[in-house]
This record gives sequence, structure tokens and C-alpha cells, in this order.
Amino acid sequence: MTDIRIDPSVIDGRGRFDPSTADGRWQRAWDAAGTFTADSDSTKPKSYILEMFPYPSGRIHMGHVRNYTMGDVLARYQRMRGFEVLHPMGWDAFGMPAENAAMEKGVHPGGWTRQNIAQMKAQLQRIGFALDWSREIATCDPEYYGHEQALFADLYEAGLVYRKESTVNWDPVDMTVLANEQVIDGKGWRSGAEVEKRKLNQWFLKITDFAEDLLAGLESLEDWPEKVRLMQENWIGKSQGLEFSFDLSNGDRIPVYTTRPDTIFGASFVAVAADHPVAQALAMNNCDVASFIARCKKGGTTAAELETAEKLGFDTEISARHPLTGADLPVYIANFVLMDYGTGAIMGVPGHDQRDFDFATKYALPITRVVANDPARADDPFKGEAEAGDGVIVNSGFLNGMSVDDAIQAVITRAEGEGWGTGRTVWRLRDWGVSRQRYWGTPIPFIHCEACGVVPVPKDQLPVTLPDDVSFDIPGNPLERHPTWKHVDCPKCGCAALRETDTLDTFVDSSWYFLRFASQPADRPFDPEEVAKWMPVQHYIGGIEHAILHLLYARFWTRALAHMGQIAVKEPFAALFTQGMVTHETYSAIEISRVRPFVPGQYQDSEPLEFKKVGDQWIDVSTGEPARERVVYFSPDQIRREGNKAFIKFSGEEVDIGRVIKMSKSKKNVVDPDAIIARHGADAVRWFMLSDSPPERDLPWSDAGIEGCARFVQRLWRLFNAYDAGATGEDKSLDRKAHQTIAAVAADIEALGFNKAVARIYELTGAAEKSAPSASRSAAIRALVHMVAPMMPHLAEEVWAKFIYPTEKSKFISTMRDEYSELIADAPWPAVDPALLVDDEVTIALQHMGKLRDTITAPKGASKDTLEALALASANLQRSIDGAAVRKVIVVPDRLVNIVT
RNA sequence: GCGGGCGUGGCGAAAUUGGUAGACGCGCCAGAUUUAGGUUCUGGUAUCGCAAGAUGUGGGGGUUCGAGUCCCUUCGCCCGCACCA
Repeated sequence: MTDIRIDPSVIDGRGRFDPSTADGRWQRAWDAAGTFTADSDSTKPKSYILEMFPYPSGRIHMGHVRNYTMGDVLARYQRMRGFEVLHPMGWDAFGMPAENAAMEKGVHPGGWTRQNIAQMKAQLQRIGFALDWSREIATCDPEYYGHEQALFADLYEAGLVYRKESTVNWDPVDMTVLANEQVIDGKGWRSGAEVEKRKLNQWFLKITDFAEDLLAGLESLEDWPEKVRLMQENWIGKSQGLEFSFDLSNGDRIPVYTTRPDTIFGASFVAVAADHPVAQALAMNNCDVASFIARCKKGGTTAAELETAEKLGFDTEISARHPLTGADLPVYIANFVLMDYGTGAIMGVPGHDQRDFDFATKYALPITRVVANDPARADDPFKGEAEAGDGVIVNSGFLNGMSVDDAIQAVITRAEGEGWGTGRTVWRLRDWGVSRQRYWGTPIPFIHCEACGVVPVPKDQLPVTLPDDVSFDIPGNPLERHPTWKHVDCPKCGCAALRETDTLDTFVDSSWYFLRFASQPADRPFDPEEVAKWMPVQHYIGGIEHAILHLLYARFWTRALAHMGQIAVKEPFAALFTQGMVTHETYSAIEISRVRPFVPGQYQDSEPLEFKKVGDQWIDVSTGEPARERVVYFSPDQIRREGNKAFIKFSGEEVDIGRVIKMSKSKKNVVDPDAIIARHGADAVRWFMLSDSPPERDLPWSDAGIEGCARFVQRLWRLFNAYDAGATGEDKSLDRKAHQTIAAVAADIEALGFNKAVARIYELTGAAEKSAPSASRSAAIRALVHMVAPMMPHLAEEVWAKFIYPTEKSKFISTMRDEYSELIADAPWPAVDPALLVDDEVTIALQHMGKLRDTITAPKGASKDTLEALALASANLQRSIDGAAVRKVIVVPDRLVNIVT
């Protein structure tokens, strides 16, 4: 333990807490003492607290501050509860923004990233987080991604890695692959060219091998939010259905898959995906088919785009024989059928599937009802949309009268009996495509040899490091066009071969980083024994935006490692918490400007710009042409608020106050944590992050709010300043309040109800302020210092060192050594006396017909008869009853009496 | 299109198993302190009403002695959708 030796003179003498000196003082003290360095050999019980590590975009934003403050409170609280806590921090450092910066600013992605990391680390340190920086990792360091390459090779050996053709967004002008976010309205974000779908040979991870297990595992994740489990369940999307084939008039067969075999009699067409072999075969000899398929390839690859795109179909003029009715159904090629799901072909049942309904309506195909609410209404017309709901089967031969569920079983049984189909489980989950045609990522450690095929880079040659000498002035993958990097000798035969130039999806980097935090040997990814000491993560905190992909991938990766025997746990995160965003109102004004550039001489130089509104359009008065309207946003520090109005500080012009939305650069509604910390100190910001809004909900930032928090920091300082170690006398009600608060705050923190814990601390503070000096009051103040220590650690250390530790040390140190450790960061959570948790008096509500008429005070645990007698003695209650006959009296002990007349 | 979520004062919100709706904070109002502003302290603040009282948890309906909480229905807003991290 370090000796702190605070010189009282350095602590602000004007009676105010001064974060500008105190924050740094205690951050240095924790650092010097190694307070937050996790010891994996400790005999204490272990607790691993983890927040999702940040992408080093340049600056810490308020969302990070909120996220890490929550984790920090948990980490510090757990330490006070006697746990050895692992609370690490690192950087999810690969990704596109670095390449974008390289293209826009001409900097190297690595240099840009490392500079950002240095800056953001300094910012995090100024907030005073209890982090073990000795375990810091950045995924862009070869020391990290080299181990990742080794793990990838292990997965390959275990048969969980393979290559296949897959569709990407292709920008035909920039000749480059585009991410979904780089496709805007179907066009490339830089070139503006119409994006095409293109097939590439890519690397995949067999996450579908674990679909059943990933689904089943969700059951055990009791401390995950229900909604995240539901989202994952839907994402995995297990469905049971029927696979069967249609015989075609041209002699082919088309296997289709349906989750609604009960509606098979309602099938009026068959549709195949544009990539379907049947469609591809037709395209060979028919250019109409080929051009239709080309048309389907336009547009992006996102689910939303595919499913909202206008339904397009091409009648192949082939017919398919219905296996039960023998009817001939037309076969279409359709853009809404996906090759990746099921068999890439469907039976179209327009009556009971909305997409099929839209399609049938457009191409005038029959729409037959086969499910009805009531058998008598078997021929009711449709009201402009499909009916996907439950009901009774009608117009369906042997199925008539059955429920949907029974009919599904009946059709599967018959199909299997007659040999024309089989029941099959299909997953919505697809294998994870991890190939990225980019520079700034983990190189995929494989070599392509003409003779030997795909050969993994031997482990003793890892890491495969990225070359530094790359340029971003030409589109495309710099690794692909690097003059030497990809040329290597085949590790097997020694012949000239080519290195894989794809890099790994950055989600791979974040799928195992929590293991590397737990254990960091130089020669392998992690030490299983060390990992076992810490895993699983006890609390994992991050944004809801990761509810599906990151969390599913991390669960998969952990399972895959367990499958290979490398670790023992299957679920990486025992408890998950998804926090809300930090929001701020927006300030905007409409800027109206001349569309045509100003041409001297065309009109008078001195002529003022004048616009008038004609209908919805602004018109440039001098040219008569439509003017350009543009929304301009202003940042909060450019704005002065007055009542309900907002003005630009500089010009005094009034602006519109917009909605409270997530802080974002484009809307300029960001508040920089650094500026706030410089002004109010770290503790005020931390307190604000925890106050008011429940942590899972959005937190609206406000200047008034942070100022209120800064005032509360000073209010606590004054209360702690009034601490009297020698005070005597007992204040029983304050004792009760203090102990109830200690217990409730502990419960709130454990349930991550920080806003509630904050409210209780306010209440106890108010009660302590109002009470006269007494031993009880001094105890309440000591308890408060402990309780705020996880939330406002700098203030807590300062008051501990100045007001409490020096005076109490000599008195108690022999008997209460732990509580009186020099740093409050090392102190235990205050003990609770259970006898003080219950009140001896309670307030009883008196109701007449359920309406409140009076309240009385009664001893706790009073009998029903006593309460009834007390209630009937109430004048207010009697006035309401007004002599009516009492029919019933409901007494809820310690709560209420309700008279029914 | 599919999936998920959220609606309670001027604002952020709280409310064991259904049992006093609005704790706590912000803002606002009044007063005290201060040379002034800020700070600090005291009191008030759901709505209507002088009051008694009535109304009130997005809207409508139901169950119950009693509903923010349970059921049905309806409206509004937000988020995710596989190459953003």
C-alpha cells in the first residue's frame, strides 16, 4: 500500500472542492499504488467487468463516458465487496474509418489509429476510470492479430473455415467492393455509380454448425436482457418445414422449401431466385432471361433493400406439376426469392404470404383461400392483403377442417409416406463471411499455390504482418496491388505462390479480445488456466447496436474454441447490459441560397439576395429561379438558450430547436467530454452519467443538468467538511435511513439501477444535512463517503484523506483496519445492521371504494382488527362513507384499509 | 418488408406480489443571505378549482374492493437488418 501523505495546504482553502487539482492527484495515487492492477493469483473471489472496447475514432464521446462510468461503478463496487476485479481496456483498432482518413487526409491508417489511441487513452485517464492499463491491447498490433491468425488456422484445421462464392456490392467506377454503409440509394458513396452485385470467392466461418447450440444456449443466459435473447433467437431463425420438389415440364426438378406446408393447396406459382441453377440454365439460351437476371442484380445487398424493392418476376413459360393436385403452375424467376435461404426456390401461396400476394397481384395470378377463420367462410374474398394468421384449413382436400399446426404435420407425414418430400429444419442464420477486400485489417494467413491449393501459413511464420508502404490514392485493395507483399513461396512445395490479400472482418477481432485481456502469453493467444480464472465475464456492458452480430459472433467464437478443447466455457458473457445513448437537442436553421453561381454583370453586384416563397418552393427574386434550401446545424457551444428559444451567440439570429437525438457529428449536437471535465471535474460528469435516466434508456444531455451535478459535488463536500469525529448522541431515524440507504444502494448498483441509487444518495444527503451533529450523523456521513466512492472517486478520496482518515485512524485502525485503509478505493462497502432496516411505524392508506380518503400512522405489524378500528375512527373516511352500510372491509397489513359500501 | 423496443408533470424519471401515482433531480415561482450577479439557505410546484372536491400514467374498452402494473383493441415514436463499429 502506498503512502499518500496529503499536504493539507494543497487542498483548496476556500471551502470548495477543486477537481482541477484533486482529480489528477488521485489518479496519480491509484496509478502509483497499482490499485486497479488485477492479480490473477489472488485468493479473493474473481470478478471480470468488461465494457465493449472502443473503436479509436479520434476522441472519446459522451456515449463512451456513460458506458465506461457504469462499468467503473460496478468494478469499484465489486472491489469494495472483496472481489479481485479485472477491469481492462483496449482498442478495436482495425476498420474502415482509418482507410477513409488515409484517403481523405493522406495519412497512414496505422499512424492515424495510434495517434487516436494515445489521445483517447489520455481522455479516459482524466475521467479516473479504475482500469488495469497493464493489460491494454490494440487489435491492430501484430502481437494481437498474429494470435488471431493462429486461432483462425486452428479453426481451419477443425473444419470450421471454408471458401465459397458470395455476393458483394461492387462499384463499377471505383472498381472496389463497397460496404453496405457505403451504398447510398443504390449508388457508390464516392463515385455515385449504380452499385452492382458481384460474386467473389470468399472466406467463411461455419457458424451454422453451432446454430442449434447457440439457440439452446440463450436459455441459460438469464442475466441477459430478454429483448437481446429474442433478437438473437429471431436472427438464428430456426424453422421447421417441408422440402419437396416440383417436376417441371422440361424434365427438370425444382426442390422448394416451405414453413407453411399446410397452405400447399393454395400454391398458384413457383418462383426461383435469379441465381438459381434453373434460371442460370435458361439464361444460357435466352437473352431476355439473362437481361432480367442482370436487372435483379442492380441495387444493394441489404435485407431492407431486397425486401422493399419492387417485386419483379419473369415468366419462364415452364410449368411445374403440383404434387397433390396435379395442377400445372407457372414458374417465375423472381427478385424477392433469396438463393441463400432454403433451396432458393419457393411455392407461391398468395393468400397467406404478403410477398406472394403482392407478386400474384402484379402478375394476375390466382389467389386462393386455404385458411379461414371459420369453415363457413371458405370463399371470403381477401381485403387487399394476405392473411398470414391462424385459422382452419379450407379448400384443401384431405386437410379441410384441420388447424394450421395439425395440417403442417399431416402434409409432412403424407409427403414422407409417399416419398415426394421430407420434413426439414432450416435456419435463417447464414455462415459468417469474414473476407474483406481492405488493407486495415488482420491478414488472412493463407497462401494460394497452383500446385498445392490453399495452404495455411505455418504457425512459426506468424504473424503475417501488414506492409507499411501502401498508398490510398488509387481505389481498390492496397494489399492486392502492393508490388511484393503477396508474392511468397508455397510453404508446402516451395514454388512461387500468392498470399491471400483479403483481411478479416473486424468482428473477428472483437470475438475473442476478452480472452486476451484475461491472459497474455507471448507465444500463444492465451493460457487456458489463466483464462479459466476469470471467465466468464461477469458483467458485459455496451450498446444495443451490438445486440446481434458482435454478441453472436463472440458466442460462436467462444463455442468454437471450447469445441476444439482450448477453453472450458461456452458462454463468454454471464450477464449483459445494453445501455442507452446520450442524446442532445439539435439546433438548425434553413439556409436559402442562389442555385446559380454569381456571375458579375449578370445582375447588380449590390443587389441584395432576395427570396420569396411560392408554394413549397423558395424562389430567387432576382433570377426567378428556384433557390436551394439547405438545413444548417449549429453546435451547442454556438448557441445561447433563452427560455424556449435558442439563438446563435455570434449573430443573435434565432434558430429552430429540433428533436433530442443521439449525439452525432452530422447534426452537430455533440458535447465534448474534455471540455466538460475541464470545467466541472470528472466526478460531476460521472454523476451526471448515472443520474436521472435509467441506464438502458437514452440520457438527454443538458447544461443545466451538469451544472446541477457540479453543485451536488460541492454540496457533498460541505457536508463532509462538517464531519465531526467526536460528535456524540444517537439519532435513531437517521441511523435507520442510513442503513436502509446502504442496503438499497448496494441492491441498486447490483441491479445496475444507478439512477435509483443516485436518488437514494440525494435523500440521505438531505437527511444528514438537516440533522443535528451526533454520532449517528457522523456515521451517516462516513457511510455516504463510502457509497459515493464508486461514483465520485476523486471527491471520496479527497474527503477521506482530509476529513475522515486522519481523525479516525488512531481511534479505529486496530479494530477496523480494512475500513480505515488509506485509500478509500481499498475500503470495504459499509456493513448493514439488519435491525435498522425496518421501520417501527408505517403509514396506512384509508380508502373508500378504492379512493384515498385519509392516511394514518400505525405501528408496524398491527393486526387487521386494529387497523380496521383505527380506520373507522377517521373523520375523513366517515364523511365519505356518509352513513352507508359497510359491505366489506379489505385490510392489507402495513399498507391500507379499503371500505366497500 | 421482417424483427425488437418505448409512451407517466414543463423536462429526466420513481412506484416488491395489482394496494397512498409523481420519490429524487432539472427547470420554474416566492422569500432570506450577498454591494450586484453567481453561490448558499427556506418554502412551493401534476391538472382544474377560492375551497370542498374532481380529474389524471398515449386513446378506447374489460377484469377487480382496488389497475401505471393484468387482458383486449387502437394510435404515435424510436432502433436493428448480416461489408459501420
